[in-house]
Amino acid sequence: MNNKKVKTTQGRQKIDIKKIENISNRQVTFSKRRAGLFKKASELCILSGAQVAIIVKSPGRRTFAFGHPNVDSVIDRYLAGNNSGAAALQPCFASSHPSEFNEHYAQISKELEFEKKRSTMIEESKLAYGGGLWWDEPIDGLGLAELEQYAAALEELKKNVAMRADELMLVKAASVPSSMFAMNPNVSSDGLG
Amino acid sequence: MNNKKVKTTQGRQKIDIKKIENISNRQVTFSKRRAGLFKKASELCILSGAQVAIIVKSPGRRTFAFGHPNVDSVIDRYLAGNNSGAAALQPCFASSHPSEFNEHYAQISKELEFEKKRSTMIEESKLAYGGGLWWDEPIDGLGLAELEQYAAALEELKKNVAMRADELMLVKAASVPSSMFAMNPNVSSDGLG
DNA sequence: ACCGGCTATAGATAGTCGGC
DNA sequence: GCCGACTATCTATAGCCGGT
Repeated sequence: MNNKKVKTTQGRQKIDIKKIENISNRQVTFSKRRAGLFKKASELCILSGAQVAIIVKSPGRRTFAFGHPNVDSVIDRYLAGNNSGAAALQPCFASSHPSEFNEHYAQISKELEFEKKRSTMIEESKLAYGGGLWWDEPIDGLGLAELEQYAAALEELKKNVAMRADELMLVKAASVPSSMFAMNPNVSSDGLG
Repeated sequence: MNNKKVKTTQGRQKIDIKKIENISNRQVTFSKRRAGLFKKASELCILSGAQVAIIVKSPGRRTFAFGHPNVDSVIDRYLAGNNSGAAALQPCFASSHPSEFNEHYAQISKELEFEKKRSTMIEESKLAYGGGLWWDEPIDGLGLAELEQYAAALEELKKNVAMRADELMLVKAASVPSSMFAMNPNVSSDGLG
């Protein structure tokens, strides 16, 4: 059986990590990857016993959220500063019935899929609100993420010299406000297209 | 070639999605998967132009956060349910030369990636919940100096972006604390190494 | 001990096709 | 036309090893 191996499809192909210009394509990719992201998140929760909260805003106007115990609780903790209830943060299914969760997750996923259209995964919470959000605009100036990626690269370099930096950070550990330094959404019309 | 292809490793093996009992193993998996999750998130952001905020709590007591434009802004949106701060979210540095920078950055990023293979991950901010509210404290530009050192290091690698990197770090420094308390045991030679 | 790197495999997904 | 299913690949990562 080495002949008629007619490749009906090209299979997965490598793509550059940059904004997908094709609208439909972008929408599809968004859906698929959001699902994948949530799945990964759930696995992370279960495997490591960690807690995760994710908020995703589609290029449209819908917002999806995922949270291990609960989106709000994790976020709340984040904003509040914790310490209030480490105990309360006790995982639910992760420690009790992991497999159950897994199964449940799979099922939900299936059902949602069946229902499709606008459901998310586990703790999906859609907060659709209108309003000219910046990200609703033709975001071409993106790059923030890339910058962040670069920042991460910096972290590696940091190791070479950052010893003292760490110490310093330790000192200033209790600093940093929650200043919202947003990036520019649509600085230019053409971006790198 | 069908001879001794001595498998030096077993390669990736399938594991059940349930809590990993082995502590070390769990820790490692947590780190790896968290990184992967953040990476996926960043890709999702870039590809679909979506916005993502993620908060991860390790089984320990550390909290990591990732956010496309900014963790807080996304969360804030989530909680507020409206775009009251849209104006405030306006641009900062990128407005100067967005596309140009973007393009250039992309290239550099590529190179860097090729160089370093794959540094760390996106923007992982370690929010050490030492017990106090780090955000409550006033910010000081201290860490900045150290960050500039990273910039210098970067310059050696890619002086082309160093300037931007500096700006980025500025933003990053203001956005996230990066405080690593119990994170790095060997911060100094006389630490607790 | 922790981190980064390597290898081989499990898992995610880009592109395509069929059904609604 | 949109969505789910399928296929062929690409990517993430489990298990290990060596360096710091």
